[in-house]
Amino acid sequence: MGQVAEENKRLKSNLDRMMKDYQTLQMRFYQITQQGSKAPVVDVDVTPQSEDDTHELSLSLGRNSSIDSKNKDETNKNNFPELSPQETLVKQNSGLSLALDYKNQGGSKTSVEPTGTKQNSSTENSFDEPKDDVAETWPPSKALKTVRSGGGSRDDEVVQQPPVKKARVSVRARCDTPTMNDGCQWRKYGQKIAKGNPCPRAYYRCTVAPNCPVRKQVQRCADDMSILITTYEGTHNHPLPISATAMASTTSAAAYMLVSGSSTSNSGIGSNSNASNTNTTTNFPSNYVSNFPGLNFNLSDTSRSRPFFLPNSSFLPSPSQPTITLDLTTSSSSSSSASQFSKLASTNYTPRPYPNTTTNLTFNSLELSNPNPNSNPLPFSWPPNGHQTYNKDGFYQTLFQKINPNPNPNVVSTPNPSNKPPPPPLDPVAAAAKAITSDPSFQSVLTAALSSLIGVNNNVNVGVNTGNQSSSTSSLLQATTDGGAKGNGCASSVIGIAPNNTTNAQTRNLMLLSSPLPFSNSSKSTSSSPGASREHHS
DNA sequence: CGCTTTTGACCAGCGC
DNA sequence: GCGCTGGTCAAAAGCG
Repeated sequence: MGQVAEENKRLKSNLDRMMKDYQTLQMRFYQITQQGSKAPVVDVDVTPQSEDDTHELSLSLGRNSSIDSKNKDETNKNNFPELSPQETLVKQNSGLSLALDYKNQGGSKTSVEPTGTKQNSSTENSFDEPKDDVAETWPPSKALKTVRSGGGSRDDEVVQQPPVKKARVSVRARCDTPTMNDGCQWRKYGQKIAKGNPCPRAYYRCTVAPNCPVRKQVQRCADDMSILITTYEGTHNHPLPISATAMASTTSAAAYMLVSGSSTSNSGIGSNSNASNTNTTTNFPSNYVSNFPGLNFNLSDTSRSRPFFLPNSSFLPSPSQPTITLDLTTSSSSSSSASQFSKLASTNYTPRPYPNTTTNLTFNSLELSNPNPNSNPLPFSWPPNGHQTYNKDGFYQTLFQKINPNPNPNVVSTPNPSNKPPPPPLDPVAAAAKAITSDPSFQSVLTAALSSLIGVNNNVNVGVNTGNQSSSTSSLLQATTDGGAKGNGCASSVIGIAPNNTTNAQTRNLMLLSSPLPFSNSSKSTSSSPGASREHHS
């Protein structure tokens, strides 16, 4: 605990320092734009200076050459003081770009709450644990029921706000046992026959802590009885057993990824400030570390404009509850894959065949076998050829090709006579993919997954440098492309861990790169980690 | 004896 | 207003 306290102090001081740096740069940038002068390209890399500095701040300031400067007069109209550490601002009109991505690994993500929301939060969360923001209103019906039937002093605490959406994380996995062993302690409190499924649905609540609000539902898939569907709701308000962190972290990260898109609510996992109190390893506001052998994210958020939905499932979520599904059934041919939450290796982007209605991003993981836990668990070293650096446009174009395998040829395939890099794709799908991959919550998912992969005691830096990549000395994570954009149409985001000899002793940077399929060839050929026998099951 | 599971009843939300 | 459905409660039963 003393060490943790010390670590906290150090992190806070680092945070303060970086915030000052950011403000300084912000002021400088503002002055530059006020002067209307042509700003030089500045690439600022606020890399953690100490080995155990777990903050990550990627700040880039430079001129976007592809942007027409004809609208530079509008530059001064922008209100730069509105920038926040969580924002990534692209000053496209002026041709200047200021991008900031800050992650505090030990703390919560500072979120901007709308005026008036905060003051109601205490009331909203006051049913079960009035002094604990971790307590959620879930289940809403229970909260309302308590007020209604209690007749006690809590009648004064009637919620005036409508019930908020609760992020759910549904895990589909082949499992022979009645429930998945996720490491947590659960007590069954109900069972129902749900419509459309002959298999009963069981209701469990977490019993690790008396007032833990986390529930889970377990039900077998009607289409495939071997598939067990486990749906988690809520955030643990207590430290989790080590054995439970893998599942819990990933579900939390996924839920955070889901709810983080909604900035208008102060509830939910993603914006629950105190949920980070038990977060010991990752930078998203929950108490988890993550890993999955195979990982499909199906965002099913029918209440929002983003038309994600869950196909081929008899376990459709409630329309009022955003749900993200982690599908473990596709990448692992063996049963009891649910017990193998220790092997996540890489993530592919594959398109879902819903061209007209849905943007479904499915992250299919490859499953690795790592018999030697002391070795680098990944099948390749970093960088693959030692020289490749991140090409943002190439990366996103590759991703775009993967998402949309049959794009308008005029958009992607037309040769560029000027020999200039092709412009970033303007397709909404690609834009969405770009937004997701550059979103801190997405990176949180990766962070969660990889934290457990390389061990919770290792620092994990996951990020994408979005600025000028001319400098190859950055020790931050560098997303890269190794040629996947050259026409094979198979974009894949591969997570790699830099070999220990390429970085400092305690921090191994995690790499996100674009790579052509299949992985097996390039991966094994580039592996430099001895003793690691790995397999791919795609 | 303490904890968990079972199971019918109850309630809220939603659609018609 | 009514019926359907999902979710929860709580007493009884089961279990070690």
